[in-house]
Amino acid sequence: MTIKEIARLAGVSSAAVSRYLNGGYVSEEKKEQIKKVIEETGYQPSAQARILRTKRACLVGVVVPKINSESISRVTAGIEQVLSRRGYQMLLASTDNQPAKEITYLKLFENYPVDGIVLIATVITGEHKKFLKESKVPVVVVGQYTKYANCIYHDDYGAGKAMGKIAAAAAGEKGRIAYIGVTREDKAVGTAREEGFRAGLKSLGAELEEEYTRKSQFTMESGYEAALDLLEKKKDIAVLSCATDTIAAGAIEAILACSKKKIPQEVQDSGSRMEYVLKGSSIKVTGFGDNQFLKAVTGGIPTVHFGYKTSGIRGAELLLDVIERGEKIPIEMKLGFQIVNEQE
Amino acid sequence: MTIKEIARLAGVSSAAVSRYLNGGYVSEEKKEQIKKVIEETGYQPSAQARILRTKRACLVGVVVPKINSESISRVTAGIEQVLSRRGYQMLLASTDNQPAKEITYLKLFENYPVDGIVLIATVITGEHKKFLKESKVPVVVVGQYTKYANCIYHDDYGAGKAMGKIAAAAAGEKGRIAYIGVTREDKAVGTAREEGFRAGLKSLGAELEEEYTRKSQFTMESGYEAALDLLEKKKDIAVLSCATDTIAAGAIEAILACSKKKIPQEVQDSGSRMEYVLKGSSIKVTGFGDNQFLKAVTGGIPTVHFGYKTSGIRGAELLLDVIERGEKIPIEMKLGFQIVNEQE
DNA sequence: CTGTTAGCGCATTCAG
DNA sequence: CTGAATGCGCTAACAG
Repeated sequence: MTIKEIARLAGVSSAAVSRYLNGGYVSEEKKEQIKKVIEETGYQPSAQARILRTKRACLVGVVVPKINSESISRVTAGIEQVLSRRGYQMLLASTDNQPAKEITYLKLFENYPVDGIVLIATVITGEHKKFLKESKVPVVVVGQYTKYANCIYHDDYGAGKAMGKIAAAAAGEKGRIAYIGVTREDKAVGTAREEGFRAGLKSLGAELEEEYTRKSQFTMESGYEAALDLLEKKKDIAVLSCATDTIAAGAIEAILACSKKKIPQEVQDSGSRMEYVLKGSSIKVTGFGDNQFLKAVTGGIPTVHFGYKTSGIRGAELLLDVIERGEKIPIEMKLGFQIVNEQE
Repeated sequence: MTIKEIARLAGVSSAAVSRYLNGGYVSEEKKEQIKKVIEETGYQPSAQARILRTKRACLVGVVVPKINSESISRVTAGIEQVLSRRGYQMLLASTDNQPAKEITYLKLFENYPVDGIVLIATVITGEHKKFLKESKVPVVVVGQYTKYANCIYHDDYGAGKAMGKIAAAAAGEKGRIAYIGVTREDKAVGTAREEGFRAGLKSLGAELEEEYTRKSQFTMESGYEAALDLLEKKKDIAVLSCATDTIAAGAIEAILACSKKKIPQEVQDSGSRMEYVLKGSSIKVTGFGDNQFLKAVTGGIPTVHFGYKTSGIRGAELLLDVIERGEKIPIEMKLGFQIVNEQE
């Protein structure tokens, strides 16, 4: 079913149908005829062809590292909120944490095409920079700093520092501080959080020793492995800080597993939340991201609330400003954070 | 940058470039020239225009009710796995649990267009049926039974029945059985699981009383509310079964909250896992979906493992069979389940 | 207000 | 093997 056939059936020109569809000048009687035919045939115009002509899809593509993540879903919720208010739709592409796939999907979106792209970034490689510089469609980067595109990122260093202080205070003389981080190629989650964390410790005279650190993937399973290894080798850990709440969940699982194995498990109440007890001395687990699921079932570990939804909202607004108003001035936006579930 | 410009720069016709790109006859020397120009310019053909011509995008659209869900991400992981193996890419559209938005995105995909659509379904309305009947592109429905499209669904009734038996056995004489379900408009999660659950109870001589049931949304927050209401009104609950693990997480949160409020909280170890203790009598929480996150931090509640990844795999295979081989015979596929974390 | 016309960028005839 | 010509379905001038 094409616009031509509709035109023929309605006894008008295809241009008239097009105008009818797009709100141009059409006389009442022709409107009637066209309407009738369209209803009868169930005709739907080809977005395809329209976009080819108009270069405007009212569509934004979002590239995300993974689908099953609270933080990412909060960002996309923010994006979706402003997009739908302004008549755009959102398409998602998930890369399963493979930076190479990010490029593939960025290119797909570029010439599919969509009007703009939001990249929820992890690692920014040379390929990424190249794309950002040359992209035909506007891109905004969320979650990482970059000078090659409009970007919105979080104060990961500051959050790390604040968490470092909490860890140092909590550890006191009770035991050592351990840290499970992620690849330093991820500047925000890998580098900034850890550097900040170390700075925070230092400011209170504490320190992170290398044997008390591990690297993890962005999964619970990987966090579990890392924590298990740590717990087996180091028996004097008082605080186990993790670079994400997901990793922290894995760490909690490991602590539960250890205590089950080695001594009767006791998961005991300590005021408002649980602490995971191992070898008679409790280990405090901390995270980043303020995962609500984790909070619900554990009562909440000390963690950092970033304005993920806000970054989605701001990101989409920035993007639409470029798309619709051709805004040219590059913008970098840094969002703050809040410590939550800090205990005594 | 268009194919024409490339042709001009390389001193050949646009047809030659097209053939070069798509593996047709081109002499070696022309190949060289074209290759050179394309590399220099960084030319990328417009997927847009190509699809308009060929009607083939090598793209599959997946409509999902929400992004932040373990079960859904497992389905999409399965889909992605077979798609990428067969040279397709996947685009996602999330509807935030609004069936109306499903229709919008289905139509978007239909005439964007993609080669096929996977609908991870919740509620199948009249609009849905209409779309399925009339869609220009093949659709497979995952997660719900329908006669209007190829579908892959799970044995929700059987799973519910099995869980009903577990609940009845666990409750014994200790207390009553409560159930938090979802809208019955969702035939699989709402109707089938609950009906099955009741059947399971009945088979062991137990029963679910109406005052011991609640309806919840598909969120933790809603599960929390429902459970709280239940716990406040009914003091003799021994087993609290929930239609999803997410709701169960909310229920656990509610139990923690209650115990905190009313009596000193004790979250105590009972063999391999925790039970949430309220008013001196423990309440066993059960779910559906085998959420790994929940398992990690709680040790695991009795729940049902559905083959979500498998349904994604099968769904994608079915879809590609239709797309590539024009497979016409309608298929309905029912997948089994496994009870996990059943205790003693 | 309306129809005719000319492309959007590409792939595919069909002569050469 | 190659290029000129045609049209995918639609919209944007343009001349009525």
